Amino acid sequence: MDAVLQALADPSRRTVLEILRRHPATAGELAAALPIARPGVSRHLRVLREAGLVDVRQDAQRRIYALRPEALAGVDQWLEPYRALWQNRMDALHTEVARGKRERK
Amino acid sequence: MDAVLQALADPSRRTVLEILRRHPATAGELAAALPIARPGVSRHLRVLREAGLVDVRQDAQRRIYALRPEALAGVDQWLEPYRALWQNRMDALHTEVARGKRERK
DNA sequence: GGTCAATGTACCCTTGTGGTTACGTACCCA
DNA sequence: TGGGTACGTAACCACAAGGGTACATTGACC
Repeated sequence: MDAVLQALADPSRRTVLEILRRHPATAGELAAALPIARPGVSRHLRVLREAGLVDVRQDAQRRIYALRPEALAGVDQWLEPYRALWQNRMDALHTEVARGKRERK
Repeated sequence: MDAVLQALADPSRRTVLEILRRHPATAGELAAALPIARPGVSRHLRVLREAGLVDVRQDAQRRIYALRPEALAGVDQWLEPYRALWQNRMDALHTEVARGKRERK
């Protein structure tokens, strides 16, 4: 999952995911939506592909990229133990007026 | 939240968070747990601090770092729309034998 | 005040990353 | 088969990132 977090660090790559979340797209379409030239996008797509975040399907000369959302499940899982913590804090914040601190460690 | 995802890209920094998830720690303790020298850790800690992921409290010469899990809520939120997607896929996978494809787009 | 302990910062160096232009390649169509 | 289209890859370049060593700083303690 290291590769996924690494891939997510770049804003351009996040934009690509954002687009693919709506619908699959060709490399050209993605490149048109980004402020960088096509070869750069191509390399971003390679990173995303190697991280398992996207899938490619070839249709004649076109390469159609599609999101593979399952790849993000690893991040979600990594986040899990932290989620418990910040939610506890939120709870504490919200209920702290009404009740005393029950289960504070 | 960009800064957070950026910060999460580095494995050393993730290790720091992992440690702080258990208990607060001094810079020295964190450095001892990592394969890099103290100044390097110090810089990682600065990145984490600037991303809002950790808090520092000074105790004499020691700097005690503590996790700020709320900073990760942004990542969780970013993940949200994707979560729906991969969970649908899971559902589809699991129920696809029993039922037909109900709400496939 | 002098010294030790804990830590951050400055500086340097090497590597990684992201961008560009130029080129190679595969496929359709005439 | 020749040409246009849609890509990826190679080569190159600039800069950011991360590591190390040396030094500055701050607080405790004598």
